[in-house]
Amino acid sequence: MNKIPRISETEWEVMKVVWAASPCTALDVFGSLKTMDSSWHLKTLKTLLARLVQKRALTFKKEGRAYIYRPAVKQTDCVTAASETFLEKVFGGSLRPMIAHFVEHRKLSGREIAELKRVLEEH
Amino acid sequence: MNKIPRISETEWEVMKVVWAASPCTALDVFGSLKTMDSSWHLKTLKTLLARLVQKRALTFKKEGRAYIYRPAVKQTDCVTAASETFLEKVFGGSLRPMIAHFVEHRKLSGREIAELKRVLEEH
DNA sequence: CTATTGCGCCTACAGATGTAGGCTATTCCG
DNA sequence: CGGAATAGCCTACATCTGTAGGCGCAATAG
Repeated sequence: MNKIPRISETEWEVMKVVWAASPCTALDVFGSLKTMDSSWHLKTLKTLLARLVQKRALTFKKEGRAYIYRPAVKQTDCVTAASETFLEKVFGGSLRPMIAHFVEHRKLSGREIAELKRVLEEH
Repeated sequence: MNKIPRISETEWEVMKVVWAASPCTALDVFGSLKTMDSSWHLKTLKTLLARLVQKRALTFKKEGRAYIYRPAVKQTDCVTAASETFLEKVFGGSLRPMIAHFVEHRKLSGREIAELKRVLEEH
């Protein structure tokens, strides 16, 4: 039914903004992106928006001259899809090795460890 | 110094086999891949091996007619690189939301939860 | 009403990726 | 020794990605 399209690296940047600010125009998105990374070029963003509409990750509504964009897929679903893909690719699909890796390679403070344990507990 | 090349989805499959079975020939790798997924075509694998050599993820030594391949980059380093990229792309670089997501979306058994907590403790 | 500005649409183009086929040299079977 | 099998090398080609430029229409400024 609700197939999640493949969203590329750069497209994720765009999607994150739209998820956070929807409904929004190309210019709105551009503003957000630009403040995070001034090297963004409006033309590039327009292309990405168009591609995201094509792959049905976004919808739009013509509002006078401009388009108002909205996500067509939920962020949670995309996060889940991307996570599964990553987990499968790098860790053969097993969660434990992944957690172990992150814990080991990102020298966490005791504070963070505690916080993560709390997350586990809360589940 | 030790720059990690960008390894694609399919290339990861190949690298995992080489990491596990190195040193090995194209046919060795092919055997492993084929048992996991019979749709692999030898020609495709050869292309991927060549590309991995080109991007300096693998090295080889001519042994008579065939090549003996070995990893040129450590699996740990590639895992770390891929993980950072993923974490940055999907979770804005923060570990906690990621763990939270995985815990929430992969209905873990109490057993697994306990195991993960142990991983955290062991750190 | 006319000229400018801005919008989305279409086009471009190089590099990465997935998936292979063809070619030439070398090796092994008989 | 001669032909078949095999190895890697080069080529192919459709997509996807990243990064834009140009065009024509529409809205807005004067």
